[in-house]
Parts: sequence; structure tokens; C-alpha cells
Amino acid sequence: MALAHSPKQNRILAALPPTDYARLLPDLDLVNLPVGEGIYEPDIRITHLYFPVDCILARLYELESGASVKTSVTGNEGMVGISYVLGSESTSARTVALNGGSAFRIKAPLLKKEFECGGDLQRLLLRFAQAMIIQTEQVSIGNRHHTIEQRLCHFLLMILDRMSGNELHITHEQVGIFLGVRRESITTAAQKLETAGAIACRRGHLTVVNRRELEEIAGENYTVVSEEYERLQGMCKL
Amino acid sequence: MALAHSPKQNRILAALPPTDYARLLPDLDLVNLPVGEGIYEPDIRITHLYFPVDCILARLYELESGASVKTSVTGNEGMVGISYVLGSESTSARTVALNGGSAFRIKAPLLKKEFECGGDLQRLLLRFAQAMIIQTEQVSIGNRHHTIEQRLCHFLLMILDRMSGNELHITHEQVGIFLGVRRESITTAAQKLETAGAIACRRGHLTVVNRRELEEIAGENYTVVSEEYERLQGMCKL
DNA sequence: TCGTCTCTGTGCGATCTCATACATAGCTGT
DNA sequence: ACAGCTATGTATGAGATCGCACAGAGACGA
Repeated sequence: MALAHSPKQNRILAALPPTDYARLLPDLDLVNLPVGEGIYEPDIRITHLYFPVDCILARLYELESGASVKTSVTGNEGMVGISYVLGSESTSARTVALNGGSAFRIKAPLLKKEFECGGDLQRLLLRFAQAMIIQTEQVSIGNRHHTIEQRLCHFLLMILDRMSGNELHITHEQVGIFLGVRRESITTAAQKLETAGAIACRRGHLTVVNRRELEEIAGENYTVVSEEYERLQGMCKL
Repeated sequence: MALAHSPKQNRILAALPPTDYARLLPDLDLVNLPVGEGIYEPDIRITHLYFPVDCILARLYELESGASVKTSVTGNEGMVGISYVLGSESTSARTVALNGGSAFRIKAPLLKKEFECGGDLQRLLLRFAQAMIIQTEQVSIGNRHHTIEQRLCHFLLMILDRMSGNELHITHEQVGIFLGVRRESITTAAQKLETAGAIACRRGHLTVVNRRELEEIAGENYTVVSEEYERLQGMCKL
């Protein structure tokens, strides 16, 4: 059900034929992205693309009112900056590191050129774009029809699928920013999940102790996304 | 601000170089899609792709609970079934005709083959995919942070941009299905918009009489999407 | 013209979430 | 150990939306 976490390499890069990978390698820089680091800012030209290795990045919208909401998260199953490849040189969302870690960085035009060659890289990136659309849609559905508790479960599962271990270093406040709700609502929802035996909270930490329970509460919504990502993952295993 | 409606042809097809278009032409069937027609159903293999000419198609999710919500709409600025091109042979959403009309239909593998040649068609379709991501994200933001009244405005604007004329044949009930809210909520929201002089309602009809007012109420949300589509449209004018 | 069906309008209590305010608890550095 | 800061817990009233119930109004065929 979950993406198996394969540490220390990005899956798309790992799935490339050796010759393709070798051609990219000289242009790939391994960089460290600390938690909270802003990768892209609204309407600022995209210059580099990122292949997460063990970090998790989130696409975050901030409204004029101060309200915010994440639309998708990406770990080592994908690439950040896909919109550049699709033909947009900037977007109106921020991209921030939800979980710190390393990523391979490459100059955007270089990767786009490789993409346009139409080989496995293209195939993998398009597949990832599709998975991202599905994820974004599921978040949208959740925003409309699910309770905060359910959305919290979904959010935790998405993160869990993209990290090793089961302990998150994150505050209720930060979770609230991503889900677009108040900190107090997260506190309340987290308490319910704690009572249900799904998670354990400590100041600034959140540990998932019963993944199955989270899936139960999240409901059908999570299944759809994970299935789409499994198909993507299947390709990466080629 | 709005996509200018250019009747009787799909914009992506119109933007293709004559030779590319000529190559596709024999495989393009002009078909009529009546209102409510289901183009794709969940988990059913996609066999054909559609280039709307004067119909509007919506991507609609239906939950087990019976709740529903649309995630994006597509008119003659795009293609329906983009997920196939991106590598998914089915999706878990339905696609339905929100507004009846004609569309060019083509066998999916044929179009994909042409896409893989990497010319202008690829460039245009990727750009459209990007615009669709932005649209989906904006819908998601609205689902989280906007009132029903605002979302109704956004919805009407998205449709208005994709049709000729300003009168929609649609019931409150149907609008409710797309926005994922009760029929009564649409009635109430529509009344407010009518009082504000933005729209006029008759049984089964909804006429936009003051577009500017709708934009005003919809707020920043609409601007972002329309800007992205303007960029796409800019490419189609090439 | 009448009856029927669909669409629209309205009211009411329940629920979820918000905004605000304030209290407590856990780190951290001196 | 203590002060100060940050994170978490709790309470209250307001607002948006829901679910349900029912009333009127427009279309349409018998």
C-alpha cells in the first residue's frame, strides 16, 4: 500500500538507464535543504530543478488574507519543478521543505533539454506529473468533503510514505499551515488520533504508531493516490 | 482577462503547423456530446481523446458517500484525456459534458504516437497539462478557503471563458453537483449574486449579466488561473 | 384545464470550523 | 534553578454549511 522507502537515492534518477544517468551526472549537485527552506517563491523564475533524495518538499499557496494551503508533497519518488518542464518558467505557489534532507539539483534548462530527447526520463517525468495531478485532485476533494481529522491522517500518510522512520519533527502550528487550518484545530484532531492509538505527540514531535488506523480514518481518499503512485513506482522498478 | 472564445475549432488543433494537422486530420472524428454525457468512467480504459470545439467537459469525482466535486473544466483551449498521454490508461474520475457540443475525437494510441514525436503538439499539450494543474490547484484552494458564493463565481467564470454567449442551461441541482454542495446552498448563493446584479436566474437557466462583478466577488483566485491560461493561449496564437 | 413533475425558495436545528482569549506545560540558556 | 520563550490544551461565541422538511412556481403532457 505504501511507497517502500528506498534511502539515499531519488527513484527517478535510479530508474534511468545507466547511459542516461551518466550523461546527467556531471550536472547534478547534491545539496542540503534544511526544514522550512523556500525552494521556489511565487513568480520568481525557476532556475533549478530538484530530485529529492531524503527530503520532502511541499507546494504551498499563500493567499492575500494570510491563509495558506498545500496542494501536493513530493519526496524521492519525484522531481520538484515539473512545471518548468511542462513549459512554465514560474508559478504562483511557494515550494518549501517540509522535512529537511538532501536533493540532487540541476540547472533547469539542462534537464529540460534531456527531457526533450524523449527517452526514459521523459516517460518517468510525465508519469510523475500524472501522479501529481491525482494527488492534487485528492487534496482538493479532501478540502471539500473531509474533516480536519481525516485530512490530517491523509497528510501524515503522504509524509510517512516519503520518509524513513515514523517520527516527524513538526509542530501543530506548522501542520496547520499546510492543511490551511488553525493550530488549535490540529491540536484537537491530533488528540483524537492519539486517543484512537494512531499517533503519539510530544512537544514538536509527532510519531505514527498505527499506520493502519490512519488509513482507516483517512478513508477511500488515500487509496486512490497511493495506487497512482504505486503505478509510478512500478515504472521506477523497470 | 478572459479567454476570447474562438468558435468552431479547438485551439490546440488550430495552433498546429499545417503539416502536423494534416497528418492528424484523417484520424479526427467530429462527434457531438450531449449535456450530461459521460466521456470517461472511473477505472475504465481510455480509448479515445477529445479536443473540444464548442462543448465544455468537467472532471468529476464521486465519493462512496454520494458526495461529488469537480476538479477542473476543459473547453476548446485544451484536450480531454491528458492523463493518457502522461502515461495512465485510466483514472478514478468521471469526465462529463457540462455543456453539450461538438469535439474532435481521436483514438488514444494514435494521438500519443504523434505526441511522442516531440513537435508542437507535444509542446502545446504539456503547456495545457500545466494549465490544468494550476486550475486544479486553484479549485483546491477555493474548496478550502472560499465561500460557496465565491466558488460559484469562479465556476461561472471558468465556464463563461469557454463558451459563446452568456446564458447557461443548468439547474441549481447540477451546479451543486459540480461544486460539491447542496442544491439549496446554490439557490442562496445565486440569489445573492442576483441581488448584486451579477447574474439573472430563470428556471433551468442562468445568465451572466455582469462579468466584472463576478470577478470582483471571486477574488484573487480567478486571476491566477486565467493568467496561466492566457499564457497557454499566447502559445496557441503562434 | 388539470395533474404531475421538476425546479426553486425558505426555515430550522445540528455540526464543523473559526477567531479569540487565556491557561498550562516543556524546552533552553544563563 | 529560574526566566523566558515556544508549544500545547481548553473554553466560548460566531459563522458557514449541512440535512431535512415543506411550500410555492413553472413547465408540460393528458
